Amino acid sequence: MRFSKLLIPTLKEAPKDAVLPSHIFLVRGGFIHQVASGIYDFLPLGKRVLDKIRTIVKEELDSVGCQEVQLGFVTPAELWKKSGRYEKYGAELLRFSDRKGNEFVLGPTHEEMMVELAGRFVSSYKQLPINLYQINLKFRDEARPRFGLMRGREFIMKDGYSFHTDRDDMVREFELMEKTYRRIFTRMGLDFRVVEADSGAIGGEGSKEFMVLAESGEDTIVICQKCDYSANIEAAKRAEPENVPEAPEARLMKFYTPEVTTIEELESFFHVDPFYLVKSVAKRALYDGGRSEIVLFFLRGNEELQETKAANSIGANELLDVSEEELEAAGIVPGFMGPVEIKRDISTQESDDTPYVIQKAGMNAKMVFDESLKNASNMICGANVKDYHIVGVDLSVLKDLDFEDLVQVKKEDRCIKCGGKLDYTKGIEVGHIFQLGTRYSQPLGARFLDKDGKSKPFVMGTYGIGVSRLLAAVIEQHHDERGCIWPSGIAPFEVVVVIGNIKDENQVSAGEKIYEILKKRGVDVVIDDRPERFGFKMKDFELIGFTYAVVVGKKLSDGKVEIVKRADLGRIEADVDEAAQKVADMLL
RNA sequence: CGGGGUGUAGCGCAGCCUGGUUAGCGCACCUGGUUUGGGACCAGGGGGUCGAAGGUUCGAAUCCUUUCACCCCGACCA
Repeated sequence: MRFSKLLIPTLKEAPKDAVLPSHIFLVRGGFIHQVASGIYDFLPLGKRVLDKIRTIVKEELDSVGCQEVQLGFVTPAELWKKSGRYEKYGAELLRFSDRKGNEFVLGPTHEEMMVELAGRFVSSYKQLPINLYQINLKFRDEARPRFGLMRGREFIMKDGYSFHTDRDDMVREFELMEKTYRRIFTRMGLDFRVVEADSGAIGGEGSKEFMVLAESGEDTIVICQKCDYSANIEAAKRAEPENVPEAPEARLMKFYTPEVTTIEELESFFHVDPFYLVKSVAKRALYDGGRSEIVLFFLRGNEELQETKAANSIGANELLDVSEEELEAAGIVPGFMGPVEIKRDISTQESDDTPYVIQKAGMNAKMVFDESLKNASNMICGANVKDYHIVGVDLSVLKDLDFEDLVQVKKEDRCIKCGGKLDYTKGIEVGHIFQLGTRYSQPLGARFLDKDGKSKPFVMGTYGIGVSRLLAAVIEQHHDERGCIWPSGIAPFEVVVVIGNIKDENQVSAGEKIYEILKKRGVDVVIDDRPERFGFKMKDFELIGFTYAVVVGKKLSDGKVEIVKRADLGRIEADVDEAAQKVADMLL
């Protein structure tokens, strides 16, 4: 290809709304162009990279027996209603009607469509297992698109779905996909982690995310400094703490705590470690069908609530903040919320010395306790009475408490696998694999006949890769202050032949010759034959990030050209006649 | 959805507060010339519904109202 004929609108200045390096360089390098919020055009260079990424994904998947299909981007709303996701998916689902008034959605993901397809054509266990995927456009009407290709509304995703006779076979495929994904991302030169993940709205039993490590990542990942444990913060678990602070021994009683409402205030009021305080977090939980209720989540005072875990613990779709008025209406005292009520044990003699007992607080709200509160004693908690707390609370005396994992793992917590110290890092989610089970096949009635002649729903797995997001993720990891540094497998061109001075006929003919040889050898090469000055062309080379540049310039008078490696800008000299051979070898 | 900001040439911006001829600058673009190892220089040139609608006024990019779009922080996010 000739640079002079290619549409590569490089820019000296970045668009003002670009923040991330990937966004800035993809726009400045003439790869993409924004047409609306979260919607981008791919220009020739961007399209070339996209296709190369696509090819890698396809090659690896096909090599392990997956089959590519392509489903309609516009999908009938009816299927979404059947699976129950029409309502659940919310505003992100773009809905519209055709001229006849039939309802459709733009596919944000294609479980329904693919299950429908498998259900229609796969009827026997003899056809199983089967893994179908597509690399196709998706649309999600994101509340807030940002960061260029990182979080667009329209994007390219590879979504795959596997169908099995039983769980074991599905798990086998799940593990195969993990291996295959590892190969795919390794081929793209990415530094990534496979982490335990929350299954989110898609549902299912187990899931793992593939996270490209990058400061700009939108996800927080918990990683162990000692072993290979890593998890999304939404799913991270930790071991119980090693050292427990000294307990504030106290008799069970009510304590006057005027205006003391926060954990910090309680800490200094009682001079007690927050480990022994009960933190109460009130949320309004939204469920399917618009039902909602107030839920109180209880944790130790030194912990934070992990909202995704909290929502999962009660099967809620979403948690909202609650106003003080709402709390009061439910019989809850803001600032003094607690799980228990205290009263005199009137079974014994009534006097000032009569011992107290506790019982579950009576209020119009669901209660969930974090596991770390199981059998917790010497606790201090709100009394559900204004200006009072209860000290010396032993939760083990209460029956039928609902304990769940609710806490957000902190830095320095101990690893659940090896006890090592945990730390945070940031990641870009580029892949997510799920063990789905019969979550979709069951309600959509996608069944097959098993060996025993019985009709059963498919056991499924689902596997996604953010293909267009990968362009951004690669650049986040591979750039310098001058521009993109594409790994050779996905660079828009592997080599650019730069002619230093287009008016120098010797340079032109030498450059053309090198270009022709490389082309014949099957190297992805472009020749920069533009009537621009040397510096201008080099800046473009660095901005766009071709893997190598062969510079045909001043040194040609000595019969030499230069080969510049984009990654480190290191350059070596080569004889004109050997240059093509040399750079081709370097690419291997 | 809450809070904040910005819309003037392809890109980046000035002008607006304090209304007044043909709306300006840099980059990019076109023509000619000079240049050719790190985003050149000279001369000439093209390109604008000043986001949109309505209003105030003799007169609006500028003031008022409404609206749309885009961006940032947050909420949300298979």
